[in-house]
Amino acid sequence: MPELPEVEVTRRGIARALAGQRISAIEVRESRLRWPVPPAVRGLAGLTVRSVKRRAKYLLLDCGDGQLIMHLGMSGSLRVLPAGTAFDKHDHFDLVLGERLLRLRDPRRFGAVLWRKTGDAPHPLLARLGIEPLSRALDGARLHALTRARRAPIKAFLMDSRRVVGVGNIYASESLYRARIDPRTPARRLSLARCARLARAIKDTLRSAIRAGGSSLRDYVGADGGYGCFQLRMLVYGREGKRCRRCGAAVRRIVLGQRSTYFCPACQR
DNA sequence: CTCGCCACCTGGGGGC
DNA sequence: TGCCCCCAGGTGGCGA
Repeated sequence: MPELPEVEVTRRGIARALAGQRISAIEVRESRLRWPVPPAVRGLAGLTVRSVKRRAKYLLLDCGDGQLIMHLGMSGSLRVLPAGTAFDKHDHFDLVLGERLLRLRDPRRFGAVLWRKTGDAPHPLLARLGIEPLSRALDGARLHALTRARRAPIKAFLMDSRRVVGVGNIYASESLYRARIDPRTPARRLSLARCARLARAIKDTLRSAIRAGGSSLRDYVGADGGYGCFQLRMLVYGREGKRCRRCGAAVRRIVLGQRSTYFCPACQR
């Protein structure tokens, strides 16, 4: 599920339940995630979760002595449930906080649970990340500067987390559609004006996705209710062969970097 | 460096 | 029902 909006909505949903709570126990039922869950994680009982932050698609639980780093991969989800709730086959990890627990479910196990001790160097996975798309740092000028000398298609550029973080496969297509830019365009060919349009489109796309998810926040923190209550209507993603909502031309699907890419050949140049 | 491709894993859906 | 193939929202690591 998770691109940046889903991770951010999850962050907001779990933050209220976690902040200030003492970790009473840790359950690691399956440590074979993308990387093995480090042994230190099993010894976190007694620490207090001070805050829940986000960097790119990583969730960062600040615990004083260090930071619990979680990534949802392709299929991960986090839920706050009453302590003692029965677990399912893919419920790999629980952080128990008194009466409640934070549970990681991840069928494909591309997600991760990591630990960085306070004072250690930044975790290598987070050390080289690019700019946050919703921050002021991302604007037309910055995007223009970053894309100079980049021959890769603009869609591949957007999905490269060393440049810009958080824009995944769906929202890359959606953002380029909003900006009316062909996803195959070599990044360095984009003018400053088009970069400005793209920066705006990325922010609009991500913000509206967060808003759409925010309306279902209650479901994340409640005892049940499904993950993925995002009501946002996709503008192009998954609409191969259907009419472009703007001009009526048939939406095309191509493969770029082994990922499905959708665009309107008439609107996007 | 950059770029394109592969791999990691499980499950769902369509076709036969 | 069952099987087989394709597809899936991420991303580190490889060789060219």
